[in-house]
Amino acid sequence: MTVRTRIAPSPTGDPHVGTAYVALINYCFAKKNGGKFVLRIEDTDRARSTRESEQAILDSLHWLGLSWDEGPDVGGPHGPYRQSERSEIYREHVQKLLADGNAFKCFCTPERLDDMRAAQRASKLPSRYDGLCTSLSADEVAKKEAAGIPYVVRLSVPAEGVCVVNDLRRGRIEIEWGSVDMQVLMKSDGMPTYHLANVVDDHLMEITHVFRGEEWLSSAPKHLLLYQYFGWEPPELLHLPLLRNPDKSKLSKRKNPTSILFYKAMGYLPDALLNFLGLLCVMPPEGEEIMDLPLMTDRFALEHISLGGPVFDVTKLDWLNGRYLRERNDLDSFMSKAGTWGLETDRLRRIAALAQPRIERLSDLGPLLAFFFAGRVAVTAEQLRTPKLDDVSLRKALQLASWGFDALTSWQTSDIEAVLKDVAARLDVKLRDVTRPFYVAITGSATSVPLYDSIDILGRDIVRERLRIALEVLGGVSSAELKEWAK
RNA sequence: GGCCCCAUCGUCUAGAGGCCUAGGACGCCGGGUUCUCAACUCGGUAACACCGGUUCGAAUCCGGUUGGGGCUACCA
Repeated sequence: MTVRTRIAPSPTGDPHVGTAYVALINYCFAKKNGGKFVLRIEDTDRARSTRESEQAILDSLHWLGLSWDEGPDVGGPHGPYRQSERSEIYREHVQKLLADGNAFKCFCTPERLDDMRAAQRASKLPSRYDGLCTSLSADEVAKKEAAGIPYVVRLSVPAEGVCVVNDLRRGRIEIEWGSVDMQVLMKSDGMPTYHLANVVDDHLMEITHVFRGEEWLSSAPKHLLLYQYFGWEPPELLHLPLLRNPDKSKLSKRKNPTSILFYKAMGYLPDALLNFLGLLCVMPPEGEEIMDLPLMTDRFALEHISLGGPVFDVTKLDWLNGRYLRERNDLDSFMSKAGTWGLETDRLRRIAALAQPRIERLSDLGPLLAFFFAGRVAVTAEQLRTPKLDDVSLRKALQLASWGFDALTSWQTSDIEAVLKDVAARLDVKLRDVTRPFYVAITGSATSVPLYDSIDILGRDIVRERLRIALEVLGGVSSAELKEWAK
């Protein structure tokens, strides 16, 4: 049997470094064993999935040097590789589960479910669907359906006993069936949930080894149960540790840049970033930590995957990137990379157009435009403060703008302007009273070239990071504030 | 709260009962080199979370404690 692994990203946001880390491990294992590596898009969340995000993920993984044997962009014998295009397949499988009595229709309202969970938590019970709709007779179900009451399909779970999950590195893990939820398998919009789609697809795509994030460990029993219901052989499972922030919490963009696009915009080289991720899962040769993909593949061994969640240590990435910059490039290749990074003609042209009206000597260019060629800019709380806003409003403005920028589906000066106008409106102040700190946070100075264009040219990832730094300089945002402002 | 996972220098890690006086890398500190800085080079700093077992012998095995993390959605 040939080894087949997969990476199954969900196109609901920026391409995450964690996705690249999991992809790298799946890639190396497959290639080391002469197998195939598959990329599948898990876009069953219709509200959040976008084609832009999907494209960005594919592009980013390619940028890093990873490639796949089958996927939505390259095709393959087990397609389609986009779950939104496989609805009919899931529907059939749900019908089978229903027919075999391994799943049931549930008409409960979200309100009832909320109340139920609150009560369970209050009495220290595991949160789990209470099975109300399992007692519905066929007649009652038919009647509700005829009345057009929306329903979901849930997984039937044994009331007693334990489920044994065999993890390739962790060994035998026992989980009580009583603590496993009767998971929704098909949503009321007819789309499958991850749990169903992932099992059906892994089987149909003949995936032999599932290496995925540790966050999936507790739902493994549901997946195993589905394999059993369908009469399929489950794949080998291995749950990978999650990448961490320096404070050991799960790597999150609130605390750290997580987007591959950010690292690209900062001027990290793809080989260095991939090498860095490799250091977290492949043991390098004695005394030399520089590894390219073929070497990482060759040295890859399951036994060397550590189970402790590694901190994403940017300092070490910096060192590695520096080595790539100076050791793996001659001057010509270095210049070419620097040019591609920041001096590409169209970008330079836009920047020049902003500067031309504002300078008297060409030598004014350096100080005026330096922030376009920097990663972070140094700012102090004092520089950020503005007479028209108190500290709380100031932080709120930065936070709201950050959220607003993240929510934009297109990145044009007009969109950027709209976000800032909305921020001003929500703070009930004039636009010009709110923009000053943004000049400081983004360009490093209160007097600079136009803000919207600067934000546009710098790009979403650098801007997000500069706003995050500004917020941090101002003392950070409390979780209470986050909750309040999110309304 | 409940369930589950994890635990070696600040960080990434080597280590699968004696080879451990715990090794390497990043960082940090100091020396050398050098027109400055960086790079390079030499040296130093620093860890087996804790408590009990098992064993002639434990970083390695077992149990407990503590700590960290994840999950607990009609998100993945």
